[in-house]
Order: sequence, then C-alpha cells, then structure tokens
Amino acid sequence: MTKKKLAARKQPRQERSIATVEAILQAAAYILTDSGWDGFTTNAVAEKAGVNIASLYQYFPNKESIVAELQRSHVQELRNRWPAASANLSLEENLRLMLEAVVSEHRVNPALHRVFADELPRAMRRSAPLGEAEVRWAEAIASLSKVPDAELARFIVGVAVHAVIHEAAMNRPELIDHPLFASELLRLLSSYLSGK
Amino acid sequence: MTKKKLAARKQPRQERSIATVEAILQAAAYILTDSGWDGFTTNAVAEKAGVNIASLYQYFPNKESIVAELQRSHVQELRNRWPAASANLSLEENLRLMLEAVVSEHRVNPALHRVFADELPRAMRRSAPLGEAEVRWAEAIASLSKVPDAELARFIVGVAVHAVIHEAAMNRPELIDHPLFASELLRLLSSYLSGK
DNA sequence: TGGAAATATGAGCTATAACTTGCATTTGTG
DNA sequence: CACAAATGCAAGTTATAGCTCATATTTCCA
Repeated sequence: MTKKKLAARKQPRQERSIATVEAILQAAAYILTDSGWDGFTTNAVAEKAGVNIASLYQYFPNKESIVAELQRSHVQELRNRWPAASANLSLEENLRLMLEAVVSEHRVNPALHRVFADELPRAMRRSAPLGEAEVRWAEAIASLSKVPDAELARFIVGVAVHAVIHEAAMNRPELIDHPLFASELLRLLSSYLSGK
Repeated sequence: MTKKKLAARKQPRQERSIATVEAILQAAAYILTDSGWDGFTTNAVAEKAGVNIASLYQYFPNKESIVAELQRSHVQELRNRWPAASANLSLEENLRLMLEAVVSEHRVNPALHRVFADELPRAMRRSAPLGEAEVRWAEAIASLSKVPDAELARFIVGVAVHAVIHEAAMNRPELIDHPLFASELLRLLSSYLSGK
C-alpha cells in the first residue's frame, strides 16, 4: 500500500490550459453540489466542463485530487473569515466574535460545505487542522476562563460549537438567523467557561 | 425515481436458511468494521459468510438492505440503554443519568457505530428518530430548566451532547473515562439550563 | 516561419462489483 | 418414501466508471 499521489500530473503553462483546469474545478463543484458524491464521475465532470476526459487526466492524476483541490481552496476561504484575536476584550465579547466567525464560515458555499462534511467517503474527509487565528482565539478564551482543565474545555467547546452551528446551518437554516440562537449559544459557553 | 425496495426478497423458513441469513449479517458486520464501506461488496460478504452469492440475493434484494437490517438491530440495542425518566429528581441528577445513557450508547459496538455514523454514503445514513424514552427525558429536563425557548434549548443540548460524546468516543477514547469529562459536560449543561 | 513543446481529443481498454440464470441438492410432509 | 417446496450453488452477464493511447491541433519562440 503506497500513498496516493495527489499532485497535479502536469502544471498548466499556457492560458488555455489554465482555463481548462479552472473549468474542470468549476464543473466539479457544480456536480458535487448538484448530484453529490454519487454523481461525481470524472466523465460527468469533463462533460460539464466541456473538456475531453483525457485532458482532465492530464492535470489531475485521479478524481480524488480534484476534490482535494476544491477542499484546499475552500479551507483557504474559511481562514479569511477569522478576525485577529484581541487580547483586551471580555470573555463574553471574545466568545461572541468567535461564534460569529464560525457562523460566518458556514455561510461560505454551504452546499459544497455539506458535501465535504457529510457526503464524501471517509478517507477523503480531512478535518482541516486549526488555523493560526483559531489557535490564538482558543488561547485568548482559555486565558479568560475558569475551568479545571483548559485542554478538556477546549475540546468540549470546540466540538459543541461547531456541531451546533453546523447542524443548524445544514438542517435548520432558520435557526441561524433566529436572534435567540446566537445569544443562547453564547450563554451556554459563557456560563460554562466562567466557572459556574 | 421510485423508492428502493428494502424488504427481504424471501423469508427464510427452515433453520438452515435462518442460519444462512444470520451468517450473512455477521459477515456483513465484520466486513463493514474491518474494511469499511469501500470493502463492503456483496461478493466479499457472501464469501466471508461461507454462502453462495446467489443465496445472499435470495434473502436480501440488494446490498443496501443488508446494512439497513444491521442498522435496525443496532438502533434497537441502543434503545435498551435508556432507563425510564424519573420525575422526582433534580435537574443535575436527570442530566447525569441522561449523559450516562448517551455514553452507554457509545459503548455498543463502537466500530460498527463509527461506520454507520461516519462512513456510509449519505443516502444510507438514517438518523434514527428519537425513541420514546429519549423524548420523555427531554421533557423531564425541559420542565426543570429555565430557558427562554425550550425547543431551541433542546436542539442545542441534544446536538452538543451527542457531538461531544460521539467525537470523544470515536477519536479520543481516553476522554470517555476521564473523571472530569462527565463532570465538565454536566456543568456545561446544568449551568446553561438552570438559567445562568 | 518552421519546428518543438504544450494542449486537446476520439475512441477505447479494463477491472470491478452488483446481480441473474438454470440446475442440483436438501428437507419437510402427506 | 415420494414429491413438492425450500434452499444452495457454479458460472455467468452487464453496466459503469476510472483511466489510457495514439494522434491531431494549437501555441510559443528562435
């Protein structure tokens, strides 16, 4: 068992081929959100992109690599949603901004996000490692919290926040804009982290 | 698009065929946990079960139906883990018992649970509707809580609890038995539900 | 401007896995 | 104990989808 190659087989050099690659990626995103992973075949992607299937394989070694590239750029977009952590805010204010950032992440191409999070085969779902900004937010919040075990609290809060917002975004979209949603979530965290 | 048939094609009548069906189900569970959904082919299941592939199709109309049957009996086992909700306990005590029940659910065949929850193709992942017992627990807890919106609180608590315990069970098994894990989770809920 | 490099494509090849067919064997029962 | 129903199996068929090959066309640049 050797690791699967993920790098593009050949770098596009001319504008023509750059456009081809771009068309493939756009078509791939379209197919994924429209027909899900099941409908995502390289033949379908090539047809939708209006390029020959052989061209597709000139720039992507396999179909997984297409998805990997989509995920890469998606994650990059998510990173931009995080403001810098600021040290002189209250716990509540920090939490509010952090929650807003997570909600904001779920406004970026939700259909594609759903595919990445819920639909891809397990081997292809890579939980992106925390970004710089997120780590610093966690530290800022931890320093204002009173909990017996900071690492444990980070785990609980991180998982809970993401799960609740993700679930709401995916299956209860009306909640995301419900005024009580944000405030209740905030209350959940602040009452816990402020040490009762 | 018509709905896929899920009933067994033919009911086993003799002991011999009942044993065949049982062997198929056991082999299916083995293959799923051992090789994941990708390795789950009807030919592999039949071989592991020691029965002919044609026999398999005499009792299961398609491979999805095998998984459906496994899920059905798995969910049934989970239901048994829930004690009856008791009306005259404190909020904290109710929460503690409820948390223990959810943890207990995650001790039932975790490997298979992981497959059901994380690995099956989306169309096949059916989030089991809440059981009787769970509904009554939610009601009991709600009646002891002070929150502005009981339905919203139920959503938040339900999602958060399940996500944290599921994530811990799947990827941080050492946490499940960490003494602070249960108590911190309890504190998260009780400080929130008791209205600050 | 001509030849080499880059790009595009029509037409497959191949492996796999879901599922069937036709026949043989076993078992319950009148 | 025979015979019909139930069960089991060897050997397929078929469709699909990932991927390649050989060749044609376009672009770059000396």
